[in-house]
Amino acid sequence: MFTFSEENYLKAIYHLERDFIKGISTNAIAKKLETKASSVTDMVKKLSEKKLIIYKKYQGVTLTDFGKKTAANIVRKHRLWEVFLVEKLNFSWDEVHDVAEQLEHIKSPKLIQQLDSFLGFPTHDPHGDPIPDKEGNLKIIEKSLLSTLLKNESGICIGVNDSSSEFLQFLDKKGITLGKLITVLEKEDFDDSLLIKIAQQKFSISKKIASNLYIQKQ
Amino acid sequence: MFTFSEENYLKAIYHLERDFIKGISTNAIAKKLETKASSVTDMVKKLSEKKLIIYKKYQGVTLTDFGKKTAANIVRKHRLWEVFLVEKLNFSWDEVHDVAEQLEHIKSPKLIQQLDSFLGFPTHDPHGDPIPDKEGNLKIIEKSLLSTLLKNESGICIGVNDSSSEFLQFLDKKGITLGKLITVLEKEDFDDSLLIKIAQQKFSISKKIASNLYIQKQ
DNA sequence: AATTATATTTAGACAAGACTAAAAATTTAT
DNA sequence: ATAAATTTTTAGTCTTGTCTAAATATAATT
Repeated sequence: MFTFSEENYLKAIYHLERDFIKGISTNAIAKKLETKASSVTDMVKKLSEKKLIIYKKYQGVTLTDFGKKTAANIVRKHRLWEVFLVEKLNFSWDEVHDVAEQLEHIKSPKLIQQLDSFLGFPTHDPHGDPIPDKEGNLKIIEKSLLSTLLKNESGICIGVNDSSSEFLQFLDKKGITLGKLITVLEKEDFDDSLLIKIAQQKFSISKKIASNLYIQKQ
Repeated sequence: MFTFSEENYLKAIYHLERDFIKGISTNAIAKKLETKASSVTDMVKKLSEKKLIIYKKYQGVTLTDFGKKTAANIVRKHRLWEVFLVEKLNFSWDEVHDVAEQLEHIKSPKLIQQLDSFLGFPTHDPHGDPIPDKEGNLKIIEKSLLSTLLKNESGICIGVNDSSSEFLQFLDKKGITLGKLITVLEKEDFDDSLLIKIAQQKFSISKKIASNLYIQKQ
């Protein structure tokens, strides 16, 4: 098994690969983990020896299949714990990240298997991000930014782009939570704000908000 | 906050103090943690600097009030997690220890508070050991070894002395679990075995078994 | 293409935690 | 009370993961 530190590096590389495809630079990893590039170089050599990544000097890194599966498993644990915290322990969705960051490193296959079952085999975490299955595969659902919907279109809120505390708390205040049906009643050309309806309530939201909310079109 | 290692030492000292009162030797700690006495000396100096224990060279250690409270808090977390694993995730009571050993180090006061509430504020873990409250106090219940009961006395099974896997699995097989009412029907002078009744079932158990089961007399 | 700027790696140092082997203190036994 | 046995500590080494500063490679600019 791997150390906490190794797991954190793996996870960072995994997330970066979802954004940039291949050849993740040591600098990018350093920035993500708030550490120094020299520390990354050290660790990257170790992960490479363990066959988790491909690393050639000055050319960045790429996860191997083994590395990808290992990283996905950590993300799986992270997101299952987030579901647990929100659904069972009444955490709000902006409080879960730091705790899940710790819980994801607990080693016990049975624990995760039972937790998964206890939670009813969820496919998405409280932020709408997909939970990898045991093989590391993600169930991708067709998602659109709320800002791309046209007048009179509607969809179900399935996730956020920006998951900062402030944003999540704002959504909570407005009663916008995962699973809620949102209908666009008006689009204001002037400032791109939207008038939306959610659970019989009508109010308007800014372009910025609408560009950070993922919707599954109905 | 403290490192995993520091917490493990604290917990070991805490448990040793329940058995021996004061002046825990470095050797005793080393044996408990399966490490070397020299490593213990190093760590003990550190814990002493942090005011968690009193340490005088060659004279063993004693927990300070602060150390005691800190250690009790780790034990509290360990036992709450054990309850969670058994009650919610269907672990059997011989499988929980290693996982709880990891979970006890998760840092989040809210997590423990909510977990406690989610579990219905349990006072004892699945082995019958008391769960310290937030202040580190234990609720002590009057417990007797099953082997000390007289003929026709009965009591509720509240814990075990030996918590080895083999023993716990044996108990499971016989249907002896926490909360069950046990009545002593016969005591055999020859080998000190007992004929007991539990949930309408009658069978005999050896002296060894009876000396490892705690009972709350009715 | 040469020079400057940026990114990456190397070399050497440090802290935490553990270990071995040797020294010192304490305890036990004669 | 002294010698022998045991316990505890010290000194020095190792590994993991991090860092700074210096060196080297790559990329960008003119």
